[in-house]
Amino acid sequence: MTIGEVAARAGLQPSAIRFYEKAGLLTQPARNGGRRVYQTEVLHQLSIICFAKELGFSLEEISILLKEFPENAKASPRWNQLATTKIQEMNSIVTKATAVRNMLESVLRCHCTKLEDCAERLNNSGKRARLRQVSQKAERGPFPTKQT
Amino acid sequence: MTIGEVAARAGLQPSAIRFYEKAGLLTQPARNGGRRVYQTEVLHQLSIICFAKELGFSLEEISILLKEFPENAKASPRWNQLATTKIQEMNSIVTKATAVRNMLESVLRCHCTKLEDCAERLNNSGKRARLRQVSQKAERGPFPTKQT
DNA sequence: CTAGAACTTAAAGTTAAATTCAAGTCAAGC
DNA sequence: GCTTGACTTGAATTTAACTTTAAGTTCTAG
Repeated sequence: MTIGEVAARAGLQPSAIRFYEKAGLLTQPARNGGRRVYQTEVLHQLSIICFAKELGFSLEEISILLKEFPENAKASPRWNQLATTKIQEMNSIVTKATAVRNMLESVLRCHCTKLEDCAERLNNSGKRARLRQVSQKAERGPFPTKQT
Repeated sequence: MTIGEVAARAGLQPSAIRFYEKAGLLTQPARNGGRRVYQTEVLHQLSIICFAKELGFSLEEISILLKEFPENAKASPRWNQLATTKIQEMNSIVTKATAVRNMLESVLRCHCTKLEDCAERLNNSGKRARLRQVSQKAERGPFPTKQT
């Protein structure tokens, strides 16, 4: 497959794929006359990358998770550290996302007049577990909003 | 309170508070000799902003949620639309974050040799709900990772 | 009264994750 | 043989959310 085909199938831009390659998330593919030639396996790798990205993993983190994946969990302290941190973050995300969903649902259903009241209640129960700062375009953010 | 006091109490930089003001998330405070003078209420507003930010809401979205909060839920189509979209995003986040957590936990515990296999299983069960693209510094991403 | 801390603004810089651009190469069809 | 579309590279630009800087003002302590 050419890079254009891979991009189309993965729902990405060719430039993104080159970018991932340069960032070390993808291994260098074979070349034919200078052009990249991909195996179908790359689609699988890209789906993993996209999945992690959607959850707010930075490319650097994905790189660590992919490249240092331990044969034996004890082998890579860096991998273990990141995984442990990420587990905590995932738990935090679940807690907060659930709280926000409940808040929005209750506001859509009832006729509150003070968003602040709801937010405060939530805020007091779910303190301090920061999500990554998403700086995305509408289509790109780390969270599912717009994904700028 | 001065901006410095507010910042210290809210755990933010004064520059962030000025930035939020310019972005329309905070109303213009009173001035004393050109300097901003805040009421304690601003701390409450900032806590709401920070909470939403942690969940991956962009400042623009927060602005909509705050400024168009409906007296009556039917009053603002834009608000309703955003809230509905966000509820879906929150559900998607919960699903994905749970899957990732389970994957990382199982990998930490067992001795898998193929991260890809786990990821594929997960990916197939939780398709397509994009989180916002987080483009933060290590400390600034929209997701909870590093929050620089 | 004055030194210095804390404030003011506007403008420029930072970071991540790409995209876009410029200039050029290659391969397929006519 | 040439045009065209897809590709190549590296460099510059983009966006969000701030921070930093520069140049100047004001409040406070001594």
